[in-house]
Amino acid sequence: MYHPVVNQHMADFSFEQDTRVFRNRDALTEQYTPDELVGRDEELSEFHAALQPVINGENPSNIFIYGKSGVGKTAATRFLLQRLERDVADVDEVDLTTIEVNCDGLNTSYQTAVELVNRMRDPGNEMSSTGYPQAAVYNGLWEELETQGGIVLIVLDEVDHIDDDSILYQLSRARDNGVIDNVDLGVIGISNDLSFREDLSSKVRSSLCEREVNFSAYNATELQEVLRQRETVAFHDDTLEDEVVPLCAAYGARDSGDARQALDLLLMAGDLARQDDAEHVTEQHVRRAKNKLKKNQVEEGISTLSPHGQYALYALVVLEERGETPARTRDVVPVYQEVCRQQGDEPVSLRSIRDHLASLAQLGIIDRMEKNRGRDGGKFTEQQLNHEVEIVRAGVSELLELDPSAV
DNA sequence: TTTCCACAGGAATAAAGGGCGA
DNA sequence: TCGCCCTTTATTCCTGTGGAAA
Repeated sequence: MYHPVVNQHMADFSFEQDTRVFRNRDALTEQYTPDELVGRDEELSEFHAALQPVINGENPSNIFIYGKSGVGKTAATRFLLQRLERDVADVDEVDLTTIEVNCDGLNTSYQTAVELVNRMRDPGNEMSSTGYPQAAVYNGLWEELETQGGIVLIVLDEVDHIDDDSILYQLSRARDNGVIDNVDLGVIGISNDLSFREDLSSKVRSSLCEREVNFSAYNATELQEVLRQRETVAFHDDTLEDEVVPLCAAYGARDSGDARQALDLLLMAGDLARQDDAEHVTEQHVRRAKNKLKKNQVEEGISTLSPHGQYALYALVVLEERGETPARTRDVVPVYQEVCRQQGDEPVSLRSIRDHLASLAQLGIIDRMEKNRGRDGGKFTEQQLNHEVEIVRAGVSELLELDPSAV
C-alpha cells in the first residue's frame, strides 16, 4: 500500500554530505593532535628534557604531569610521544613501545593492570576483568612487558581515578623488585587532581614523581591563540563571526583556563550552525552551545549514579523546588526516604547517604557548604543544586520514572 | 581556654554478584 | 559445580573538626 505522507516523511531523513561550515571537524575533537602546541613552550621544554633519556637508550624516568583539566597535558604527551616515536625509528639500538591508558572508568589497580595486559595481548586472547587473584594479573603484566622488550613507556591518563596506588608502586618499582629484566619501563602519570600527588604514599611518590611537569592554566589570550589555530584547520575561511572565538575563550577562561571546554564549545557551536543551515557561526550559536553542553554534562553525570545516588539527587530537586535549599543532610534524608518508598526500594543508612551526597558534589551536580553554629548548633553541611533545577529534574526523571506529584 | 554540639567521614567488615580454573 | 578472588555497595563504630558559648 502506498502511503505518500510516510514516504514524504522518510525522504526528510536521507543523508547527504554536508561540507558547509567545517573543513575538518575532527580538528576540534580530543583525538586531534595539532602540529604545534600553542602557549605551552615552558611545559613542553621540561617534558622534552624528561623524555630525553629514551632516545639515548637509557632507562626512562618516571614522569608525573599535573595541572587542571583542559590545560594541554594529554595533548602535550601525545605530541611529544609522537615525535619521540618518529625520531626513535631512526635509531637502531632503541626499541620503543608506548601504551596509553585512560584511567577514567578504571577504579582500581586491578582493573588498570588487566587493561594494560589486554593492550599488549591480541584480540581474542584478552584477560577477563574479574576472577583472577591480583598476583596472577601482575604476573601476566610482567610477562607481557618482558615479551615487548626494549623500552616501554606507559601513560596513565587521569591516574587519580585509581582508588589505590598499588599499580603505581608495582610499575614504578618493577625493575628494582626484579620482576622484569628484559625491559626498561617508564611510567607517565597524568592527573587533574592537584592533591593527588600529596595523597600518594611516600614510597610511590618518590619513584613515580622522579620528574614532574606542572601545566599552568591558559589565560584568555592563550585560549584565543589555541582556538584561532584550530579554527584555520577546522572551519572554512570566514565562517566564524568575529566575536565567536573571543566568546568561547572567555567561557574557557572563566572555567579555570580550560581549552578542552572552549574547543568543545566551538565544536558544538559549529554543529548548531550546520544544523540551522547557516553560513556563519554566530555569537547566538555559542550561547546555545553553552547551554546544551551544560545540559549534556549534567545528564552524563547523573547517568553514572547508582540508584540511591539518583534518589538522593531527586530529594534535592524536590527541596530546591520547594525553596528549601540549601538543605542540611538531616533535612534531605526524610525526602530521600519518601523517594525510596515511591520507588519501592529500602532506604540506605545515613552514612551511605553522606557518601552519595559527597559523590554528587564531586561530579559537580550539587554544591556543598560547611556551616558551623558552634556550641549552639555544631558543625554540619548544607547542599543545593549546582545547575538549573529543570535540567537536573529532566535528567533524573528520565532514569527514575517518577511521579512528580507523589513527593 | 575549655567545653560542647552536630555532624562528616575514615576504618573495618559484610553481603551480593560475577568470572575463573580445576 | 565448587571454591577462590575480585568489585561494588552497604553497615556499624568511632574519631576528628571548628566555631560559639561558658
